[in-house]
Amino acid sequence: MKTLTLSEKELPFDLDLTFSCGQIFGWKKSGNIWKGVHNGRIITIRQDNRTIRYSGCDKKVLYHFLGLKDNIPEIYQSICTHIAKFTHEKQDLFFLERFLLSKGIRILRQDPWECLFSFICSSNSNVRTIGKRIGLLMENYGTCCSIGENLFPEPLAMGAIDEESLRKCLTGYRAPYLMGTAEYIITHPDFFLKISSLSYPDAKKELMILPGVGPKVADCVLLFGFERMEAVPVDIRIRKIITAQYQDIIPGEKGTKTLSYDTIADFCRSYFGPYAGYAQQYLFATRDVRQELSV
DNA sequence: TTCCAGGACAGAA
DNA sequence: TTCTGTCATGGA
Repeated sequence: MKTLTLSEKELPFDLDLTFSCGQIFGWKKSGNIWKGVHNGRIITIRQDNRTIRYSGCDKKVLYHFLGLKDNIPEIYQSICTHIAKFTHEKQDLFFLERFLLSKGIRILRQDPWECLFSFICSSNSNVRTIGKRIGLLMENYGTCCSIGENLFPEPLAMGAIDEESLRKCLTGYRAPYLMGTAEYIITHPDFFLKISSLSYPDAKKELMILPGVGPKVADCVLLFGFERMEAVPVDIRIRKIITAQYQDIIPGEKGTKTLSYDTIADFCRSYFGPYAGYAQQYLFATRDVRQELSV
């Protein structure tokens, strides 16, 4: 295995938190080693404090994938500055607590197709089931890499599967979404290049053309696959947190019965600033962490 | 057994 | 534009 030693500016970094916080699926942990697919390669990674040991890719690829160029203290400072501007108060203790529990998380830079495929599979499921579903799809339809090791199914492979077979991999009603999206990607080979070139709102609109991609999945793909840190995926957990903790300070929304998706996402962007995607991930992750810590 | 989960979608109001 | 019912299924 190759070695990468994290410098001071690359801290904090927590491999376990980063891979178990619901932003990536299909990666498995055995002992201290995480193994999974990134950009068409099987990669293994382990962390011992500041030392990252890895195989399957070069340092540049790993560094980019793990988001190690992100300066977390600066990102936190940016978020705090925006919170202070919004509230005219020194600190948001609720957010500070969440940040302290999950500050080792990095927003990964996933391959766009692998990320899109994963989040179409994610709808209305829990993290464990999503992982199982993606594992089955990889096992049955992924490109064989070596004995017992498969990559993600390519769009061409997905397009060739009949719906009934696809449904057997726990995809349920998502099967036609996967097939339709694969078909679109096959017939529009420059699709991801186009997404990269568009502004956040236009990229989101374009992604939502795809079957099985609504506002939530589009935001996940933009955040985890296209480095759009202003993307704020609003799932049931984020909705509950924002409603319980922040609804009263959202202009015009005090007492509103149900906050719309855009109201929540737009609030997060104006409250947390350009790194709202990171802030969202700190909020999303901490419930599980707190349970593990029995807090 | 019931409820919940990193939702999308079509049709109705 | 917003609301509602439906889809499918493993896990708690």
